[in-house]
Amino acid sequence: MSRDHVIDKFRAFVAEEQETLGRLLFWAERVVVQRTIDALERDGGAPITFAELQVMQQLCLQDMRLTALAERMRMSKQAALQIVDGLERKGVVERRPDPDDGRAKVIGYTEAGFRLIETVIDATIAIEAGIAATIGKESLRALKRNLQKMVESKE
Amino acid sequence: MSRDHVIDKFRAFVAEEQETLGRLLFWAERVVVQRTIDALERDGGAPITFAELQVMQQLCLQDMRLTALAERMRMSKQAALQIVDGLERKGVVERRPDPDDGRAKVIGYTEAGFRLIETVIDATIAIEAGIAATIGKESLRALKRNLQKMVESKE
DNA sequence: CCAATTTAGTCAAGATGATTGACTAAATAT
DNA sequence: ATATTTAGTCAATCATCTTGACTAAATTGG
Repeated sequence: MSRDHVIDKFRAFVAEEQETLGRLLFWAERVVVQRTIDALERDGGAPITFAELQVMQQLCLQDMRLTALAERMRMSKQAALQIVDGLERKGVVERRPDPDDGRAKVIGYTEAGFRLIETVIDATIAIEAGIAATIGKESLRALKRNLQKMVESKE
Repeated sequence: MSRDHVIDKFRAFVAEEQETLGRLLFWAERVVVQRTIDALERDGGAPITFAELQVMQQLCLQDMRLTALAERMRMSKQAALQIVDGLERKGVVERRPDPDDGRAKVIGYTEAGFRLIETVIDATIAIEAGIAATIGKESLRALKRNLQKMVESKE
């Protein structure tokens, strides 16, 4: 196939959005996460990074062992360790010995961290409400449902 | 508000998906981009990274100056430079002097790079077709449209 | 019960992707 | 003609994640 032909095919493909799906997903994520980080900064305190925020949101649901956290985040234990170390240095989380297993520790919020996570939760809810206002409540629900399907599909 | 109350609020919020929107967007992007990378690896040749793939897709549309590329990618010139350097080392792109401006160079595909981008384009089209088959053609169109709106909205 | 294996957490080194700051040379503006 | 802006680059650094190696506790199988 000729060079111009292939390019034309791609041009026609991205004509509507001028962006590939991958790039759109990347930027949409940045928008959502950055707004949450901004909310935390308005609140003052040590700056929280992208990765730390994701971990904080997972820990919202319950205190967790490092291994469980890594699994939920779909990353290596070592990666999760580094993020938890950072959050501990900032006084957001602490490790407590696990009464059921001498090797294990449970990661949970400090009091200061809990005040922070309240902000995160409120911001997360407000941001999704803002998006719902822009694209429609039902559209957001469909968006999340379809993203979930994309993530789960093997091929 | 009590600790349990805040957590309950968040639990109710993420009840449907068990994932925040940010996390869903992150994983959906990984799925889409990884599939494209896989297609390139099946084709053989030097491994292409995530960032390099994104740049290649931008360059699909036309040869470009570094500054224009960085703008389109919404990253610093320096970041774009490093990616282009990598692609040049792999023989995918080359810099040609810009006839209109002695300072500038135009970044474009080599012949080998052009063969690679054909694979990328075909894979990109096939992957989105696969997603359309999973969630529905109209749903995918709506998804992209809504992501675009999210990215463009200031608040 | 004890040796072998698995598991939880950790340390170290390195790849990747992005940033900011400083600089050169060419183009543009006053 | 000089001053400023712009295109590209180099260097240093930060953030995130990976793999490999290791320790100590728990579990398993003879």
